[in-house]
Amino acid sequence: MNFAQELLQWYQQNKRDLPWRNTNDAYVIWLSEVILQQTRVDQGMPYFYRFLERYPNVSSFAAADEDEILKLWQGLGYYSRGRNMLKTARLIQAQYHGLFPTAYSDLIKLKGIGSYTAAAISSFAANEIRAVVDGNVYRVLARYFGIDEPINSTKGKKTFQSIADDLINKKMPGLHNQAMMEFGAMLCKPKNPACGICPVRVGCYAFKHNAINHLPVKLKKVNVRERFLNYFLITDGKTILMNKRGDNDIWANLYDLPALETPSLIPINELQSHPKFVEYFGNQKVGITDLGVKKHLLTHQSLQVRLLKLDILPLKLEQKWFYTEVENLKKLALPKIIFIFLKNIFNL
DNA sequence: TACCCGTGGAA
DNA sequence: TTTCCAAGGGT
Repeated sequence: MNFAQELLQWYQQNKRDLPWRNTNDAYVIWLSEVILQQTRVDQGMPYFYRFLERYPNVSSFAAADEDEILKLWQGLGYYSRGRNMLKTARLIQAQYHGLFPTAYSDLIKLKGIGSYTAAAISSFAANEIRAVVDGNVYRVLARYFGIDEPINSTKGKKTFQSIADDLINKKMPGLHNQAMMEFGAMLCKPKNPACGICPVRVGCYAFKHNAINHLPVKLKKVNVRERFLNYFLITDGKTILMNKRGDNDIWANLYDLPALETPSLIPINELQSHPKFVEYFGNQKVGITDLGVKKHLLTHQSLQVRLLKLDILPLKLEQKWFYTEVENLKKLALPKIIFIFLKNIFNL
């Protein structure tokens, strides 16, 4: 047996029973694939069930509003996935009469569906011959064939896609794709791969040359920006002042608290003389309780988030600020760090 | 093209 | 504590 045949056999004997593998419904597959983008199966699984129960088909998804989708997406991260899914669901409802397309050429045009997801849906739902290349496939191919081109360079991506295209099983493209990914996820893992029980280690370049830890090659890490956010908790216990975030920063269109960002973590008395603080609160005597600083890490940013309880109302509100019932908080999509703060305060 | 977008598990 | 990175895509 050749490489691909070995992996297919391994897959059929060792695959996990995952819920999105028991269907040909392109909508259900789309749901699972987008949820799983850059997300571990264990983390995405509960969201998959929640979304499928709430929106059993693309028509019901298309009928939702953005706040609903984002709320259900809360805690999963990369929130543009949820917003793009809504755009795509509405387009499918309008232009495809609610019938989810399965052709790669149609799928690739949709928001939130790139080359990986289009290949996954078309091969799983319709057995179209399209090779998926995700993080697992990059790793498996780089190690087995000894390819040291960076997986995040344009040239590297082309190379790996080309190899994956050559390998695909034209009679069982869907199964083949599943096998490649499952093999990477379960056996040819990033760290401590199970080479001892690997069915293809004899032909594996990395195993033979002791290069498991050097492949795949990835170009430079992102530099992480440090940010300091001072959040203002302004509440009487029944109502609270909230902020709706814009779409040009992290947590687009989610809700948080009124905030003042500073270049560094400054003392609270300095914060009180900040021009913006004065603009909001004027010369009022402001009682401030420091509820603490928490660190919150994102892929590209390291946030230090300070929560300050103010015992006074602002004289001026930014456009995106609004008062709402504390009871209404459970309907708003909140960034994880804000959710933790408010959960501890209000027992949400 | 380079950079942006969350969260959490594992080592 | 730090680092990596996970069924990637948009701009």
